Amino acid sequence: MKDTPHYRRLYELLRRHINEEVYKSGDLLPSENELCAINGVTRPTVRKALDMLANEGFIKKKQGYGSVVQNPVKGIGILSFSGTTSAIGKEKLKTKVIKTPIVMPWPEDFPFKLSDLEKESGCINFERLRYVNNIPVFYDITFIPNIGLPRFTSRNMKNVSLFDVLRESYQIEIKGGEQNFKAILATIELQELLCVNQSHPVLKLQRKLHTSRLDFNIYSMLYCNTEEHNLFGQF
Amino acid sequence: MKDTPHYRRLYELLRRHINEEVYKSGDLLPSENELCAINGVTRPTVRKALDMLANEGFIKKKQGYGSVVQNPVKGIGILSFSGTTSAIGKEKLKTKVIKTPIVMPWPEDFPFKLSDLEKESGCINFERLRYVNNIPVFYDITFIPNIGLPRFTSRNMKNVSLFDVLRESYQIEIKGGEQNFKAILATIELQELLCVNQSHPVLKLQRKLHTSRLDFNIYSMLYCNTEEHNLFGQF
DNA sequence: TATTTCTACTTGTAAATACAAGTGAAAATA
DNA sequence: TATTTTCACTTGTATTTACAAGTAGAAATA
Repeated sequence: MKDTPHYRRLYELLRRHINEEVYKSGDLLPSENELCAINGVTRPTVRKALDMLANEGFIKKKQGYGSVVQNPVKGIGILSFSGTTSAIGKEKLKTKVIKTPIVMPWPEDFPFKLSDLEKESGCINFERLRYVNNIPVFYDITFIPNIGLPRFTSRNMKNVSLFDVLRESYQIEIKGGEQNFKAILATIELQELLCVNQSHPVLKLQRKLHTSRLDFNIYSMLYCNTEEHNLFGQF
Repeated sequence: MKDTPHYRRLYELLRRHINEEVYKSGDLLPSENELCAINGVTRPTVRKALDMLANEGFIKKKQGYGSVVQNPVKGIGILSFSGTTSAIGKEKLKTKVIKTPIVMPWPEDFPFKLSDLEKESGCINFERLRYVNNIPVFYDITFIPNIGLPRFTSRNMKNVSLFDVLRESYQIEIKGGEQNFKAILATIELQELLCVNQSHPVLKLQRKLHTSRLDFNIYSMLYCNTEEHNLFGQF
């Protein structure tokens, strides 16, 4: 952690403070010069952190006035840039790890085209079942390339957002993606996992998420019981 | 134009060059120092321009290597069709107008919250059924506010993109939106329209699209038979 | 020949400095 | 009192300098 750059540590700090409502919507952040003094860095460094926050909509800067905290972009859904965890709210969401992260070769019938680097690096695969109010709702199979992720397989993926882990521990950010949707009938495996009967419709979602790293995409197959909860997305 | 900052002019220049394929996907941009020399600015200025491009996905930077141009940026969140086997061209897509555009009050049980202006203006409603290879796959119920759309109800919505019409004839552009997804079993009405039996899963999609006009959102309810064709989106 | 080391390049981080431009409130002025 | 000016503050732009870290290929070495 000691080698993460100053601007990034400040970014994470301020972002956390905004999320925890240390700074509430409409508040002014400390001025750039104050942030310099508080954190012992120079203005270009502070500005880089603030620029990142502004880019992601956490603050709006106003020349001559200051940096205004924005109302939380809540409900940034599954379909856009954040994980299931932030889509629903951490309190109601529980996670059961069906398959812990392991390194393995990519599946033969993988539905997305992989780059050469991704292909030869193999992947890390894990599977999680998400509960909302103790009812299983999402079944989530995730594949990420096994590239520069030290100690990832020993991480506990329970009740954490994959995206938060990647951003905070590995400086990997989601930049975009592609996804396709299908309505299917629950397979036998899905019937057991999601506790539904055989004629139950299930939403199947395949996603490829592009990141800030070249040749590093996150792939996931998501199966969702939309009886009680919709999949929601903003863009 | 003379008072636009250097970094922004460089950003626009490079962005234009990427769009015009002066630099193609996979190409390396000139190095930062070269861009400095070419444009008579310093490295922080160049880096600011490159950071903007990277943030928007036009390039990806790689330390020690260079800035790699990425595939052209895709439409934001707008869903389109893609066949499971082959892509769908415009030729194969046909449209049948089930209900021509009419002015009416908003439905009582409308699933989205409307602004006061939208509510008091009423809406224009029409319904279309989309065919791929002469098979119905997509049933589309659209609501738009009846605000500043002269002669819209006399338009023929067959085989035209609603978005193209709004942009070209009324200067209305899509800026973002929200959508939610559900997998359902086909209702009797849907069974007839989409030619499926009663235990057939259907993808239900409710969308609100924000436009460049204040208080002007496009609402649509889509029902899709995803047996042969997935719903596909990029962001 | 195969391997290792070096080297010249690339982007990444960070500081110190300077001035421009916008904001809001206090102070000076009519 | 009402208006204008000033002033202290904010963020915006830009340069200069320095070194760190990653990459790829050439050169040296085994």
